[in-house]
Amino acid sequence: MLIKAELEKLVKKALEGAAAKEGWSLSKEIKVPIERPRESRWGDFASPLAMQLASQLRMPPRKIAEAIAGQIPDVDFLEKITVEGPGYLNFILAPVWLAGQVEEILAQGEAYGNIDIGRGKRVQVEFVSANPTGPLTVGSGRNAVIGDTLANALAAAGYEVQREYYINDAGSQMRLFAETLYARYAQALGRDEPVPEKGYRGQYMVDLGREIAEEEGERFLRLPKEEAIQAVGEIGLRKMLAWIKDDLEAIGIRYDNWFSERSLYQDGLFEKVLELLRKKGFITEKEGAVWFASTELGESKDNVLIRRTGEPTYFASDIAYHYDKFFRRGFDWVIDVWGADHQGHVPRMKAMMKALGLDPARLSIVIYQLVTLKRGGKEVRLSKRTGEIITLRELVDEVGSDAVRFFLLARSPDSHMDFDLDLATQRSSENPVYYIQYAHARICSIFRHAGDLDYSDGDVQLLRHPREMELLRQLVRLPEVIEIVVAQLAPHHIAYYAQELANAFHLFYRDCRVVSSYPEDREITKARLKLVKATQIILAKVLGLMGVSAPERM
RNA sequence: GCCCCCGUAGCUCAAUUGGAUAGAGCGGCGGACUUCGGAUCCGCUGGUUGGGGGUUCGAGUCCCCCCGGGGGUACCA
Repeated sequence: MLIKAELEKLVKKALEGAAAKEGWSLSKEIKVPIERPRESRWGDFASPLAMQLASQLRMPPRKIAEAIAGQIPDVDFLEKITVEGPGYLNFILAPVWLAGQVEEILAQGEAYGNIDIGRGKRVQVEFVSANPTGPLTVGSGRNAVIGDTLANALAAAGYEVQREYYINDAGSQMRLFAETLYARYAQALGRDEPVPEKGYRGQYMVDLGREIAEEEGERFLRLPKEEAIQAVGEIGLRKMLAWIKDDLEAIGIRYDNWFSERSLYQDGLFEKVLELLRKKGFITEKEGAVWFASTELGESKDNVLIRRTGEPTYFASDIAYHYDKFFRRGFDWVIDVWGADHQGHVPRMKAMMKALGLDPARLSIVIYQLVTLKRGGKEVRLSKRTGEIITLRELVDEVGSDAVRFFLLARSPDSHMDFDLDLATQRSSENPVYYIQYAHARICSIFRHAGDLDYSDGDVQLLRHPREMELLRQLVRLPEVIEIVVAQLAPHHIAYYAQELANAFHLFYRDCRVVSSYPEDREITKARLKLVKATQIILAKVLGLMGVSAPERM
């Protein structure tokens, strides 16, 4: 249950009641703000509504707050409502209700915390979609973790989610990749074949060329060069995709669909969408190229769709691709996760939505800032083409999937991220992820210690210790956390919540003996075992949302 | 030049999108429990939120100017 939403409804009704009673004339549609106060002495929830209304009603905010508070009916989850400070309404959760949530969690299991703001709407999260021309970088890893965690949160919020990887298997970068690879293949067979001017310089291309030479022999050298480049490129593409897939699986990411850019051309969709735009009058031709007339939609400039050479731009592919997402596959909402180096592409995409007659709000683009790698206190520059790469795989091999996922997740997408390789690889035990996992392992240990003690008839209403209450307050926050992650498309909130939950548990553990051997403690032992079980369920769920394992032992 | 993101404790970052006395982790210093895991816990240390104006009951958050970092500004992706 989303208490916040319940409170919003309650306060709104109370406001209407107070307005009727006091004769206030309110402007229509007042949004009732409900927030989490900074300090616990201000209760569990608060609303600054009265302060917002003060000037409009020309009344002291405290008076308004009191009038509203007087109209709020008794509900099971609230202990009391107070008016504090300049005119805040403060809400305090009822201990009976909080303790009762333990039974709720035990009954619902890992479904606890799920909400239904999605109402089964179909949403697609497209993420990573790195060019299959090289291994995934740490930056791709950030993309992967943001996308996958968002997808998990959306599913928990009641959306039907599809994860998709868009394969850029057409276009100029692919061409360059094939040419480079052909050169490396030929070189591996002793030919003097130069790598293209702007080709991919990494060692991995040398290795890949040699691998193909070993597997395929000299047969491609006997083909006309153009055909050979095609053929070697195809093999390379397959190998590269397998490699990418493998690297993503190493951090627990699997896709529902891999979508080929090339398929947009093969089945004629590209032509069809271009024709559609032409009919709608969004196509102009000038300087030998075909343009998308985005200036007509408020854009600062037009964008090329088909170059003078006849080759489509990737923007053109993207239009057809998104047409496919919305019209052919019928997604209600599409979320694309892109690095900051693609931010300039966003306004074009929004213009495209309008041109296709779609509400731009149905396309969300999450832009995350780039990752700066540091080693020995100085920056490591990355480039696939020049070849100096710190791959995602190298990092995962050194520090493990759990730590990598948590570290890449625990920052707002808007935040530039410094990744200190020395810190990550040498001092990984300082990573807060272990703190969270430790809480889970510790719980498992408690149950091992409790053995087969039957606590099923434990009375959760015995739970009233301050540490127990604090833990309960954290447990019931989960639905709100899921909501905010989806509302803001900001999955880092899960990481913070996980730490706070683990902290509440560790404090409880220190101050409250769970399994006691004294006979007089029998009932509280059973009640606490229920609380601990509930905590285990929520911890495991939250770790699962982050794609981090929940170990029984560490 | 123009557009986007950022600037918060020694370091890495939060701050419920305008709310109450700006919080965590790490580092540093000092402590804790003779039964459930010390990868834990507690305390201390630490701030003119880059600077300056403004908007209002109220600003880290919004507006303007300046400083600094990153990204974009291609018939690359």
